[in-house]
Amino acid sequence: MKDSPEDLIVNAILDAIAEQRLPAGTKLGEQALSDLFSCNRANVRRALASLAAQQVVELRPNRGAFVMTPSPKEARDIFQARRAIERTIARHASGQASAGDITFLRDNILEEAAARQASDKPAELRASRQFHMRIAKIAGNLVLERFLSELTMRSTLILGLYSPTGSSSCAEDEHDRIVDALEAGSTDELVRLADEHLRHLEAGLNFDEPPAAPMSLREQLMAPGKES
Amino acid sequence: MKDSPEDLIVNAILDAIAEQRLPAGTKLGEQALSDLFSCNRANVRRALASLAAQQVVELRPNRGAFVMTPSPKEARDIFQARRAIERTIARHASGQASAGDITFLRDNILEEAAARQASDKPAELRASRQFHMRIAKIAGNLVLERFLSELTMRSTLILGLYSPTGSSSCAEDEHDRIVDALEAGSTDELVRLADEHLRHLEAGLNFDEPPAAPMSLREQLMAPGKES
DNA sequence: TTGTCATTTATTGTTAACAATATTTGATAA
DNA sequence: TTATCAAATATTGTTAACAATAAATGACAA
Repeated sequence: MKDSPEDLIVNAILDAIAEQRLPAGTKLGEQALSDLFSCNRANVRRALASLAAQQVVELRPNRGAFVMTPSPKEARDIFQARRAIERTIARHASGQASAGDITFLRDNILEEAAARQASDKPAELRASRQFHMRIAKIAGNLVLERFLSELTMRSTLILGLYSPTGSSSCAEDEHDRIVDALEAGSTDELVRLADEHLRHLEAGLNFDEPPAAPMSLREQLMAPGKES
Repeated sequence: MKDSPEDLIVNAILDAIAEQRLPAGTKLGEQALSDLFSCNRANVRRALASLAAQQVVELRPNRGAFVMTPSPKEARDIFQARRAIERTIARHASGQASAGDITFLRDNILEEAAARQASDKPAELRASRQFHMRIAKIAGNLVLERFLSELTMRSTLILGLYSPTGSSSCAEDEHDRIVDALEAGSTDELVRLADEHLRHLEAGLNFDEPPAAPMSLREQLMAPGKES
């Protein structure tokens, strides 16, 4: 049941992106990764190819792999697609939630609120993502679940780039009302809430500012505006 | 502007699957591919990793890569997801088609009919796929376009497995009416037609028969029930 | 024949070395 | 300083050899 080194790398990078520890544009050097996971470069290469196929990593020939930097146009497409998919998921999840699902979701809301109080952004993002993914699981369609997984990942990158305030995460009372509708089995209401929720998230974006500076390990470590 | 060997391999395999020249379960040996494309195995490996990330190829550790064989449950999920996405695409494409788009689609319908007359299954499948993908392009969302591309690919595999008659492809008059609605800009009608169209396709599947025998080059070449 | 097992063969997985290409560094000149 | 360019360094891309694993073959016994 143990994972291949390739899966290990893929999941580690996906997790890091989902929690905004890896910002858009970060270079993913092959040596660095093979050192970190103590495996050979061939495995790293395959992992990066997988991530590139999921549009989470950009592969520039002879330059290396970088965490994808979504353009404003891509951001629009991603949120549009996400609304379509989460609406469908909502429709299929409605009335299908078990008691365990509901308690999980309610606990998750508390967990996210606590993380926000503690200013623990990674934990907050992780909780928020889990919320959406759990509902996808309730809907019971593995294809939609995988699509949503990719889209939430890329949404996180977008929020990191274009969300000026820390307004990145979801409004909690919206999550609350979604669970209410889910539990009550009021399908139309649930779909409406899901759509609205994502529109609010998208409305918080600001594409006027430049897409923020690119990233490299060096730049992150050096104090801004100072040379050695 | 030339493609890397990896992209070449990926596209060749995707095309072959889309035209049902590569049936589900076919083994994709590394040596065979590296010989065919005259490149080293490392490139083949990366290509297969990409295809696996797109769920078009199954990677069995120490056994090799095989064209994915969708289960009945996966088939249901795929068509459900496809309906959700094509409905969304229809809604966004409605009224957005240029004159060139319309002529392309009408020509495409003729092309598909001609291929069907000539019993040229690959050409028929290619045309049918182009039809759906062109409408996706009109909708203008690259994410939805990519999702649909993956789903049409997997749909073709499903049709190859579970479509008893040659009823695999789409009814042509349905395509006709879709173009009419698209041109007229009658959004609700278009969405309804798209949904119906996919339901008809799915209704033609038969999951009672066994998923058909697996495949290997040997079995394909030997006459059934004969040994050397 | 038919089934089982050891041997052989083929295929996948891993590693290291080398080549090709960017990037950085430092020197030189304006 | 600032710009330009060449050398040095680091990184990606490619290849081949080897190890580990699975599949195929064939011998042997029932």
